Amino acid sequence: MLDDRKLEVLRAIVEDYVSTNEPVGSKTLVESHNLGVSSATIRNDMAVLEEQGYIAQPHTSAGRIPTDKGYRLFVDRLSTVKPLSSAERRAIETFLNGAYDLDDVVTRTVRLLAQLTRQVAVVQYPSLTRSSVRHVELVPVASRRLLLVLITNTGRVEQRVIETYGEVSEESIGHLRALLNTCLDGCGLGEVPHAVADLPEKVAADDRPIAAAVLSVLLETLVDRHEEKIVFAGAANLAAVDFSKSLRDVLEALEEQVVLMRLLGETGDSSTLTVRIGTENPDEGLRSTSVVAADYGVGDQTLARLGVLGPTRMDYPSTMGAVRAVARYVGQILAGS
Amino acid sequence: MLDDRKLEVLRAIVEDYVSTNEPVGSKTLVESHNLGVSSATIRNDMAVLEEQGYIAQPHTSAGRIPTDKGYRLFVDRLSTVKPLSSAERRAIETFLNGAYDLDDVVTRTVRLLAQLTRQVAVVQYPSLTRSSVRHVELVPVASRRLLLVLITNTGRVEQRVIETYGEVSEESIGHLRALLNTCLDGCGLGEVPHAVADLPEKVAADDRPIAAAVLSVLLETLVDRHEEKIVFAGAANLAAVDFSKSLRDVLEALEEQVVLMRLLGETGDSSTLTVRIGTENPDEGLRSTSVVAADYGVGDQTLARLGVLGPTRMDYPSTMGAVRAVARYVGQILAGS
DNA sequence: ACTTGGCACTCGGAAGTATGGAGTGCCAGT
DNA sequence: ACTGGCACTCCATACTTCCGAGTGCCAAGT
Repeated sequence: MLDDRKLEVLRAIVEDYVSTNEPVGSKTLVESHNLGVSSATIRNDMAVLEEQGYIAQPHTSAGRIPTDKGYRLFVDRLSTVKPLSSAERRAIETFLNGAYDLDDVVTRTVRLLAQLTRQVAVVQYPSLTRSSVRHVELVPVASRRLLLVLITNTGRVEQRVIETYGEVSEESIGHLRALLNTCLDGCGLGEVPHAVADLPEKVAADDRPIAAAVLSVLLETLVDRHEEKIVFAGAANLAAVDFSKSLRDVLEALEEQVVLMRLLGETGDSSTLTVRIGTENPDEGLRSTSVVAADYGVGDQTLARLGVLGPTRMDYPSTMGAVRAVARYVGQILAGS
Repeated sequence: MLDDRKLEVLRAIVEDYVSTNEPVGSKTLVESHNLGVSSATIRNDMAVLEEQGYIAQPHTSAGRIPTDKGYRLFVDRLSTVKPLSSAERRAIETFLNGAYDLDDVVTRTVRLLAQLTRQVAVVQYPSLTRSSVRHVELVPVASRRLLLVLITNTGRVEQRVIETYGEVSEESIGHLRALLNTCLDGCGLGEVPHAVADLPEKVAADDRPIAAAVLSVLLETLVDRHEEKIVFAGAANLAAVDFSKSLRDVLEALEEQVVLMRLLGETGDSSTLTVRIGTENPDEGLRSTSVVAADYGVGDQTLARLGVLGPTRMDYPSTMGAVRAVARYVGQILAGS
């Protein structure tokens, strides 16, 4: 259906259009990329490509621009991920190595990615449900209040206040704390409900009410925070590309956590690097954008996703390279801390 | 110099221009606001106002628009803060009451403020240096690693990893933890260095090295985090107003922590509500924006600032009302948790 | 069966040219 | 001190013209 030259033409169109942002015509094509044929031949090829929906012309008698379908073909079959330069790799490394807690890692990552790609970067915090308990702490903060602090292996810290409706002795608290930690140490957060099921039986009768209160808050925390945290950076880069009227829509979409979540997509569908182009996006306001996303995690355990959002007209090979590289480094950093 | 009518004219110009976004002429002015005089008179007044720099015309033979100086006069002498409607107050209250930790309070606040004013909201996290220690926790996370967790009275949690370069017994840790807490409980963060000065002397000789490591990390935390955390929301609202070319500059400025800090200004200069208009802003990219900011805190203790950024052409009375109201409610929420 | 040069055609964008109207400044009169 | 009147300015808008990049198609060549 599409012989090699036609594919080559499509690639050339994508590359030219991405770099110039202007519809590309047969003549300029044949001049810049030295295909060994004349512009008339290219025109015929273009007619075919257009008929099949890979390219389109904004107006009669203008050059062609790739359609979403065209970009898709380009990404799937005509391009390879472009590795970062060693300078860039070093920059990533040194920049991320300076981070000293989870918040900091995430903040730095999202900025780094935005700067590297000159687009909008999106990073999801390591999923709570996929991580495990490193430590549980109970801290009395007032006569009838405890603070429950939950520290995960990814460095995430969750805290909740517990009303005890009665005095609780230091001793009881210490006891409960010890119990909780032996029960939960290293336990995956998904297994917590299971792991604490028989805990009430192990505490002294006097402490049952307070234990119950603590447990209910603990479980609640896990449920509530299922809503994952997610951040973005680099909105200024959007202003650079001309988004016609829809810039507003895009910005609005970015500020909705839910949309952002959907944007990165489900984790772990086959390959680590997923690309969603234009109308493939689930979300209304983002029909003119593309998303390149990847899983990140430590070892073989996927923790969350991160990615980049830009105009459909983006440099896919480079962007994919940057996303992949950053995802890997973040995994390493998290593993090391 | 400026009689009452001229002031009235200025007010009318500001109000009209803010609502229509078009230069206002003498005729439309005299029609909409019933000043009891003719348009020719108004023209004379306008000429004076222009001469004094309160208004300007974009082109010869167009209407007038207020200058920064004009807005300044308007804010200082011609307007009063407009209280929120009771519906809005209720909305604030219910929305903020749902928050369950500091992160959540700040996130909700910034969104709320953005939505309320339809502009960009900026909220600074409660200052570390102004808050006090509620609890210090030491958690062993590996054989040679401790996690230091610092919880402040505002609910902020700081965590740092400590390398111990040697085994440390549970007992030593417990001892050190107890010491730290007795030393520091309720201690203002500014006083921490002072409060822990003689702590090394109180620990057993064997534990000196580890105590030193902990202290150095603790002090480091206080210093490093002097760089305060700050967030914004509502960037989409910027796209609505026409910022000509500078939208990009504004977005860029917003993504720089340092700029954001400067933006809100120093805390506690005289009144709680400060307004900075156009060129009064210290920052390059923000010369076409205005900032309305306020302190917030619990009781009489100021914790940090929050505010709103928008075009100089903004509805100052309403914006000021919203900022003031939100600042108060946040204070209340923080006090109650 | 492809490829190529040629040619007529299309149409968007740039540049130039009216034209109308909102707004001004000024002046003489009340 | 205010007002009505008047001449003047100049921005927006709309309308035209015009150029050229780009196309589709065809007939001829390989």
